[in-house]
Parts: sequence; C-alpha cells; structure tokens
Amino acid sequence: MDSNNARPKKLRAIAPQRRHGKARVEAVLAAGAAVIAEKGYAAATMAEIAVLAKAPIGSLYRFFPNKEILADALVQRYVGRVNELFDAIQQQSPRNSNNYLADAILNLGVQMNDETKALAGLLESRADWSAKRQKFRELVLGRIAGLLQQRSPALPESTARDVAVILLHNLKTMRAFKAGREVANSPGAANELRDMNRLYLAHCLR
Amino acid sequence: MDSNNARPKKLRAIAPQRRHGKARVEAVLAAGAAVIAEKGYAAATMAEIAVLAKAPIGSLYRFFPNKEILADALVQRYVGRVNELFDAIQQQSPRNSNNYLADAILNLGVQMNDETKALAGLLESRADWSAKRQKFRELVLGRIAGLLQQRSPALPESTARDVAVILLHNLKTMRAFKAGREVANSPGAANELRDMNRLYLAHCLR
Amino acid sequence: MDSNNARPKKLRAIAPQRRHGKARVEAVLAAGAAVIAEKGYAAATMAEIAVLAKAPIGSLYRFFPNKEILADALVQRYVGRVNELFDAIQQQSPRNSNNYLADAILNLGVQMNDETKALAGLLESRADWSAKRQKFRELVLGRIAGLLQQRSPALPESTARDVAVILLHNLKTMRAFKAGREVANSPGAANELRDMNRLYLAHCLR
Amino acid sequence: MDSNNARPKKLRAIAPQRRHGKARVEAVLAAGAAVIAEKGYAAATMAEIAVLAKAPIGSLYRFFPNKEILADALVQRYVGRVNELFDAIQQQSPRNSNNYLADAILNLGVQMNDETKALAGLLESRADWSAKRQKFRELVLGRIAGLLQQRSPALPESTARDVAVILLHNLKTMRAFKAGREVANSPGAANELRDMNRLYLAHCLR
DNA sequence: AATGAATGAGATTTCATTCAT
DNA sequence: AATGAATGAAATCTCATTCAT
Repeated sequence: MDSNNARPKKLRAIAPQRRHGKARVEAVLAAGAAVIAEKGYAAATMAEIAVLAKAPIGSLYRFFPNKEILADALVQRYVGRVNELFDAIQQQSPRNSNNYLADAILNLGVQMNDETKALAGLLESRADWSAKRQKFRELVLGRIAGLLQQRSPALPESTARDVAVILLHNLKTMRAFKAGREVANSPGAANELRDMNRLYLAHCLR
Repeated sequence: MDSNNARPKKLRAIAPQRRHGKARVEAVLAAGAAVIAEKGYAAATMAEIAVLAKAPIGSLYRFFPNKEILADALVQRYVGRVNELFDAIQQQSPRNSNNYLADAILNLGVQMNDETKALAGLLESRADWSAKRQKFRELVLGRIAGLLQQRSPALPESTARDVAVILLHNLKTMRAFKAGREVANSPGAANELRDMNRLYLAHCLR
Repeated sequence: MDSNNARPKKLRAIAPQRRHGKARVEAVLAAGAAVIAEKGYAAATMAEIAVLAKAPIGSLYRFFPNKEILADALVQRYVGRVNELFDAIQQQSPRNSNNYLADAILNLGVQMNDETKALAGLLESRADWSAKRQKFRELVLGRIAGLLQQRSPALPESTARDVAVILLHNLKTMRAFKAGREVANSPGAANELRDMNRLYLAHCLR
Repeated sequence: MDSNNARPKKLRAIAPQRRHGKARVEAVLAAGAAVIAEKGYAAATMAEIAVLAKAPIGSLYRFFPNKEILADALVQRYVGRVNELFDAIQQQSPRNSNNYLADAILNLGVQMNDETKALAGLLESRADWSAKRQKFRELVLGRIAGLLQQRSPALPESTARDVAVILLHNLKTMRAFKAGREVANSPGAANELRDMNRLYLAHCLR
C-alpha cells in the first residue's frame, strides 16, 4: 500500500515483548542462520525461515523489519560471541605454553555453537557488505595480534598483524574441518593443521 | 527465484555451431563468471549476464538451457584449468627443491586468470552442489597427494592425503590474498604464508 | 531477490514491441484509468488492473515497471489530450462570440473520452504529486489565460490569470456534472452553470 | 488492502465511557481527519492515526471497530458541523442583502475548522460511498435551496435546486482556494469568485 | 536459427485487526 | 477494561524461462 510516509521506516530489530517472545526471536535467528548457511543469503527466503522457526511471517517481520536487518542481527550475534571467546583466551594466555596459545586460537571457531558457526560464511557472501566484513576482520585481527603481543611484547606491531592474518586463516580452516563442510576428512588432517599451526607460531615467537 | 523445478528438460550445454558461436559462448562464460563472482549464484540474474556478454538472452539459453547448466559449465572450465596447472607442475617437479614445490602449489590458485579465479567461490556457495564440490575436491587432493608421493615415494597414502588437505587450504588462502578479497593485507602476510607453507612441507618431507 | 544492483532501475514506461503490443498497453492504460478512477490510486491494485486488462501481471510490469510509473503514464496521456483540446479552441476562437468562447471552455472537460476523464481525479488524490499537479494546473491556466488575451488583448496578465482560475473551476464543475458523479442532477443545473459562466465571462470582457 | 471482508462484526462506534474517554475520541477523530486528509483514505494507516492521536491502537479499535466506521464517524461530524453553519445563516438571512447571502453561502466551507475541512475530500474519494455522499449532498442542496426560497418564496422548487447546485460548487471552489490546495492563487482569484457568485445570485433572484 | 518480449510462479513486505496479558 | 504485540491475507514486484516472430 503505497506508504509514501516520510517516517524513516523501521530501522532496527525490535526486541520481543510478550508471550514466548524471547524464545521466538531465538528461533527466528536460529532458523535464519540455518537457512542462510544452507542456501546463502540471496537464495534464503523469509518464508522458509519463518516456517523453520515455526513463526508466522508477520511475526518475523515484526522482529526483523527486512531481510537485511535479520542478517545484520545474525552478524551482531556472531561478533559478540567471537569477542567472548577472545576474552576467555586472554584471561588464560599468560600462564600457558606457545603450543597452548596456538591451539587455543586454532580452536576458536570450533567452539562457537552450530548456528553461530554456520553464519561465518554470511560475511563472505554479500558483496555490498565489504565494509561490515572488513570491520569484523579488523576486530579479529586486532584481537589475535593483541594475544601475540601479550605473549611476546617485543614483536613489532606490523609483524604481529601479518602473523595474525595467517593464524586467522588457519582458524577458519579448522572451523571448516570441524563443520564437516569438507566432507570426509580423516582426523589426520586436523592433526596436521594443528602441527603446522604450532610449528608456525613457534617459528614466529622464537 | 531459482525454482529448482524437476521437469526433465534439455540437460546439457549445446556446443555452438557456427559463426561467432564459439566467441559468444566464451563471452557468456566470462560474463557469468564475473556476475556470479560479484553477486553470488542466487543473486546473479541471467539478464545481467546476457547484457554483460552482449548476447541476446535467447542465445544465452540456446547454449545453456538453464542457469544451473551455465554454472556447471563454469565449474567444468575451472576443473580443466586446474588440471592443466597441475600437469605443468608435475612436469617440473622432480628437478626442484622442496621449497620450489611448496611455492608452486601455493601459487596454483593465483595463476588462474581472473574470471576463472572468480569462480572459485561458486563451488562453496551452492548447498546442493556438495556432491559436485566433493568430487572436485577429491580431484585436487589427489593431484596434490600425487605430487607429494612423486617427490617422496615413501610417504604413506593416507598421510599424503592429510598433508594435501593442508596444502590445499594454504593455496586457497593465498588465492584469497591475491584476489584482494582480504582488502588491505600488507605484503608481509603473503610472505608469512609462504614461509609457513615451506616450513610445513619441509617438516612433512623431512 | 535482493537486487543490490547499482543500475538505476527501470525508470520509464516501455513501449510495447511485439504481438498485439500496442493494444495491450492501451488495455492496461484503460484498465488502470478505470480501476484508479473507481478506487483511487492507493486502493487500486496492480493485480486488479491486470485482470481487467486481461494482461498477465508480468506483462503489466514490463510496460510499467511500477505503480507510480503507470499513474504517470495516465497523467501524461491526460495532459496530451487537454493540450489538443485547447489547440482546437484556439483555432476557432477569433471568429466567435464571447458566449461561444465561454461554452467552449466550459465543455472542455466533457469532451475528453471516458477513461481520460476518469483520471482527472488522479492528480488531486496523491499528496506527493503536488508538484506534478501544480505543473499541470499552470499549463491549463496559461492556456485559458491565453484564450482570454487572444480575445481581449487589453486584459492585464494578472487579471487574465485570476479569471482563468474561475473558468477552470467552472470547467471542472461541468465535467463533474456530465461524468454523473453528482448523481441525479437535473439538466437545469448544467444550464444554470452555462449561464453563470457566460454571465461572468461577459462581465470580465465587457 | 482494505480487505472488504463481509463478516458481520461490531457495527457501530462505541461511545467512550469514562475518564478521558471523550478527549481520546476527539483526539482520534482529529488524527484520523489529519492523516486521511494528507494521504487519502486507503493510504492512511490505523497505526499512524493512533500514533498521531497518542492513543494505543487497541483503544482506537475499542471506539471505532474498524477503519470504515472511523471514516463514517468523521463524516457524521462533518454533517453536524455543516448543519450548524446553515442554521446560523438561516437566522440572519432575512435581514441582509442578496450579496450578503451570496457571500455567506460562499464562505460556508471556509468557516469549518481545519480538521473538519480536511475531510471534505473523504466523501469524494471512496467509490462505494456514493450512497452516503449522495445523501449528504441532498442535505446540503436542500438547505441551500431553503435559504433561496426563504429569500425569494416565488422561486420554483426545481429552479431553487438547480441554483443550489451551482452555489454548492462555488462554495467548494472557495474552500479549495482557502485551503491552499490550489497552491499559489493570487487573492484576485477569490475576489473574482466572489463577484461571479454575487453576479449569478443577483441574476437568479432578480 | 536467432531474438528479446512476454509470462507467471514465487519472493518480499505491509497493515487491518485480534487477543493474550 | 486497556493495551500493543502478534498475525496472516493480500499487495507489490522480480526474474528464470518460453515461444512468437
């Protein structure tokens, strides 16, 4: 219906108030994560997400006024979870060996719960999200570099960042392994990755 | 929207008969690669591909009876190019150092021309293509493992495969670096990756 | 589907090419005029227009990429017809009496064919069309004022415009009479209007 | 939209019981008038009306069980106000000149307060309200004709009605002028209208 | 055979109305 | 009784695919 209204439209995801509200939003986010992870952002349909979430389509649009905002919310959630995981490592880091740190970073992605994990690919898939993706990437690289410099304060800033780039890719690889996206990997592959990652970190912090 | 309808229609891409047919198919493939690389498979429209290829939409459908077949053709082309690149390495391999081999594998992705390179992501993006993707993955892993065993015949089959999995991921990482998808990487990162890859291969073939 | 494309979208109504194309567009315009005239712009649905035009909804959107463009096309058509009618009067004007001119202007609206006539209300109804409406109003006032000054060159510009405003309203009233929107008017009312209009014009051009 | 569903539900506006009920209804009516005047009936949303009235949407539906009933109430209110204005003229009429009567009728629409004035267009806009509109029109025409016959008892009934039709249209025109809907009219136009109206009434009552 | 206009299933989004709280 | 979150029917619009020319 037209809606030539000048009000700036609904711009944010709305927090649920009544009923099983919170659970409903959770269900929608989970369903969104699952469907987008399976089909990709463009091919995912709001209707399918609604069905999977057992939510009427209207409710879905109450919480997330459009598809993009739903995707944004998923990304937000992902960012939050990632920060928590880094916080946890940062607490423990000083006490442990290089290998422990190497493994801790490598396993970061694996620790995320399934639905959050599934969204990792979302940031990669949307062309116009390069800004958002880049910002998220900076966050993660900064946190990894921080862990490295916490461990080895002499490490130059720029080197720490370069190393972080590599560790981030190893992390992503491990996540892909465990997510089973690389269908039939032998467990040996994960061990190899762990070894390479340790070898490399030792080489860097030598 | 996609409409994965199951009606049994024309099933294969038709080879162009006459005239500028060959060139036209090339243009369509190039355009398809470009558009799909930019927008993703689902968001890419046949009309946009046709416009970019300067081909009438009807011609496009003559060569590629539907969107999926066009995507298949792009994958085929990618597979062919990858095999060529492996063939080239296999020829030279015996003569060179471990580091040379490590670098050769690492740079495989980078050597593909732009449009082919752009399609790398296609295989990742389509959920229902896991079979196709898995098959392609097996091909590449087999070839990498072959290179390893050519160099070091004592390497057990299963170990060779596990190592190949790692090298493949390093290869993908390097391609991502060079594709500029990771926007502002310092050249240092690529050097770090090269070093890690060499370090790891040396460790494996020690 | 997303359509995060940067191309400036389809911005104009497309002229039909094949088949009964011209007739098809005519049918759509006629149906649009009828439905919008009956329900108003906002309440008119594209689906109903399509059904009435016996056109598939997709065809309708081929010719008129969105509802607003369809409405614009209707207005354009209306403007064209109005100009033609003024041209016709302008040809004859010098030869005839004041009363003839008064009646000619008064009957302008009535001469428009039904569907065009029905659209008169469109310009009034859309709040955000004030610019378009104002422009159209200026056109008509200018042409009426032109007729007055052609008849009576001594008439000051500003007076001619004020008189034109009145004649325009009389014209609209007569159109409403004949359109039967004022359901049960006796024929006497139209005669009264004609008399008032003559009386007034004589008074102005005295 | 609209969804003119036929299920027989609550059919009348409910009179407010307690508290600020009366004020709340007033606020809703005012908001309804404003929003409908701006956007038109179909494009006006109940939510926007509720927000403007600072009334919860639930309250709004308590007083006016659906959108149509709200519109009806606005029309009712309009009818009441119009009758009051005619009563006021009727009281004074015998004492004054023809020109006074002409001006009094002409200015009827202008005297209505803004929100009521804004609704004038409502009756025109809803196609299925022709019955309601016709009834209202009869009322107004009857009252104008009454004023004419009060002034000039010899005037035949049917002539009085025809003249009333003209005066009504002049009245509407003047309202449009003053409402500023005809954007940039010089004050001269209103004077011209007044003169024509006087001229015509004098002619009729001569 | 080649073309591109035409088609319609299906996607996104809105909003009048209900009903749990 | 009062509230406003929740609902889903219905509207707008897209695009893979067909088929008349």
